[in-house]
Amino acid sequence: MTEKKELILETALKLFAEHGFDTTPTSQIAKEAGVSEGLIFRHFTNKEGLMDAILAMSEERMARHVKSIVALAEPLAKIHATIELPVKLFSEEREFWKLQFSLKWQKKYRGQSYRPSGYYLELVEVITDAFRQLGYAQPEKEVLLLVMLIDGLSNQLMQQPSEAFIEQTLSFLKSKYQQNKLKS
Amino acid sequence: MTEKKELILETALKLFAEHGFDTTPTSQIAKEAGVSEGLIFRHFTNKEGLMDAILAMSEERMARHVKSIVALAEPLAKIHATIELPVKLFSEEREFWKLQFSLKWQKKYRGQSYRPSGYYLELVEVITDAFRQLGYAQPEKEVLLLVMLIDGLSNQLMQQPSEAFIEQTLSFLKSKYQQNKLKS
DNA sequence: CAGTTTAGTAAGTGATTACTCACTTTTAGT
DNA sequence: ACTAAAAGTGAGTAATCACTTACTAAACTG
Repeated sequence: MTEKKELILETALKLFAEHGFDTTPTSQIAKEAGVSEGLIFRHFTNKEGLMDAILAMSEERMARHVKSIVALAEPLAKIHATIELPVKLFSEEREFWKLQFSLKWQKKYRGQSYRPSGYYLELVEVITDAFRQLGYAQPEKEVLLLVMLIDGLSNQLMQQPSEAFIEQTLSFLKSKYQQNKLKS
Repeated sequence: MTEKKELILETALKLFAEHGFDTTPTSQIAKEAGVSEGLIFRHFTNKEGLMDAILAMSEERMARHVKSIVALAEPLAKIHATIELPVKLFSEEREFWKLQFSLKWQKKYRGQSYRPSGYYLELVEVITDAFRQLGYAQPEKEVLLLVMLIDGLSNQLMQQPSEAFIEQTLSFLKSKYQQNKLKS
């Protein structure tokens, strides 16, 4: 990976997240990255190839996060870490994940990177088990609920990323998953 | 509203939801609606004007739904109706709401139709009150949680709209909000 | 029914865009 | 140092797209 190739990737990521894939011309990417437009196509063949390269990075990063959650010993700690996942993702690489989430809705990319890929299925399995260990009556459905929750949380974070809001919301959500509570 | 004007709106809605705003050429809209391309601009001035007309419909429909929730007497019924909201929206006008949700992420339209408009703020207020009446300790935060939940539910519905899935998920979610339960 | 506004069309047009191509420069292996 | 491959450039180019214009047909209105 040469310096300029990486610069193209970073710039494209930033611009795609900001203005969207279709509305960001390759000419602008080249200009802001300070390279010739032709170089983009030398390295990535297509505009779509550029997108794919960005998406590939996403798989890696997400896999890393899931791995660290799976590695936790306590079932409750796993659940709390899952709740914290979107916050971690956004604080790390805001633009990156913004792009990821916006892609879900586009037909072109549905089924490609967002659809249940390996790490997602693994996380679901592990969290199901965690709920089971904690004595929840319907662990599969609890996981689904948790997934919906962190999906919705991601939406909220996008619109209101203030520190105070995040902290309050997280601790409230975590308080919903505690030992010694009613498990229906 | 002439017949052809309505046909343009419907076709544009369908295509925007399916392929996105930027990737749907006005020529295709005209072709599939069976009208000349020029007519689109006669009626809506812009491609954006076409989008705005679609968005205006959204306000109306959503306002109607919120109104029917607000009208309910029992606080628990209000909460359950809110949980059912995304399912109702999708069953009614799937393409329409798909488009709405995808728009949230686009900079251009953020703040226009999706941002806390009247009906949203009213719903939040009413549901906060419902939680208060039911004796929840932190009604404001409960509303936020519920908002995140129905956001996440919308995501799920988009990907898995099977009848069985919807029914199971809904009744599970509703079971989380019941009288005579622990209210932390 | 005359006259005026509104609905509708078909054929452009200029700007933009993704991508190519012929070419030069840099890098790396022997 | 020689050379072949890889990195990089910049000026095209064909296609596409949103929008215009000059025009006709239909619908109101007094």
